[in-house]
Amino acid sequence: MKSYNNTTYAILGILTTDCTSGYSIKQFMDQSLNHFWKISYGQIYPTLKLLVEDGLAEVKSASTSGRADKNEYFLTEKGLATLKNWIEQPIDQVPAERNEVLLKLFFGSHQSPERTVSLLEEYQKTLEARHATYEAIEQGIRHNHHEEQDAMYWLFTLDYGKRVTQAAIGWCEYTLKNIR
Amino acid sequence: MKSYNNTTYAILGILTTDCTSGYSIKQFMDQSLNHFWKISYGQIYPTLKLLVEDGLAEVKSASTSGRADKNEYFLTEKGLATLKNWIEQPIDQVPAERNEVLLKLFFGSHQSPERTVSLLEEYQKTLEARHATYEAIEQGIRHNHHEEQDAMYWLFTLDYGKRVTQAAIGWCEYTLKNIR
DNA sequence: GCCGTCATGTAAATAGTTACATGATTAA
DNA sequence: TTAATCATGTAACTATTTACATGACGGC
Repeated sequence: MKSYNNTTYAILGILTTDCTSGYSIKQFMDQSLNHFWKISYGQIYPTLKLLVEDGLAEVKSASTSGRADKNEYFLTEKGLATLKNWIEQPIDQVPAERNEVLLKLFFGSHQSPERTVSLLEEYQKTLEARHATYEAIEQGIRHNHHEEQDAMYWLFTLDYGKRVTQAAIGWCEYTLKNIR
Repeated sequence: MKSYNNTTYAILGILTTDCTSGYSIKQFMDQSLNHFWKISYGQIYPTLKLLVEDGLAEVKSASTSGRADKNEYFLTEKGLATLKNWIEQPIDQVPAERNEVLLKLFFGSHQSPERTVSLLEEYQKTLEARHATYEAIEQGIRHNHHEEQDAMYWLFTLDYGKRVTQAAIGWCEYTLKNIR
């Protein structure tokens, strides 16, 4: 079985929900997977094309009524099988996240402690905003998708985001105390 | 002032320590920044070349004694100024980390709960190993670099890694309880 | 008439990994 | 003598973002 990159599998997965167009895939991503997977149109459209070429999806152009040129994509059996196969493969390696804040902090001895304090304060604010976003997304899922079986899994991923973000906020507070 | 990518600044920063060759930069990275910044030789050598071209570093070829072809790089004043300038710039945006485990979990309804349990158990093991690695690196810094002023900052970044990893392990335990 | 949203797509640039190629030294 | 480590570097490939180009619809 041919293998694809994770971004392709993410799109394949989203096509199992009721998102069918490139545009709505992007919207769905921004709303629900935003905290651990982002994607640009520059990748979505070429990937959809590839999925059709490889028989993993079929496209129906709904250019008739009203708005022109809306392409709707539907998973084929082969597409669903490819998705399921990928999900069941063990993770080969968990890549380390890149963190610019830590990179700057690592070389913190080359700037004043005041600057380092600012760096961490800003980061903490960003993390607090992120945490709030996760809670908003969580509420959105609870209200709009509570009947779907997928929802439980979506909430698990959000819980991850919240816990990890909270830990990072705690680290900011502790580290600030040490520098000040 | 010309701007570079973060990987270039990371190399610039490492050149302020006593790492002077491409090879030792890679080693240092793998030992100390591994948890938030990774880099391959395919980027190190071309970047070092660029630094010299732009006058941020100078190279001395020590091809005389013994081992041939060892290039040693030293930051220029311009290089140090460029590094300091970058450190002091605020972070424009904190990119979300990509997480393949969460991506698979997100689509977990397409596989059996047993498979999902395996996914999380494996992930937890990986995280526990990672946590242990961080503690080992921490001990290494405390023993080998305790006199350096940099060491405090290095330890801060490790503390971050440990806290966030610990939060992720807690999430694994909690989520496994919910699925089982 | 203009702005926001819906909607699709490409080209160029940037970033990064992997595989390959080379060869010396050192310790078992 | 053979494997590990030291050491540098390039080419090809893959991944991803950003900027650009286009245009219709609906509400104000």
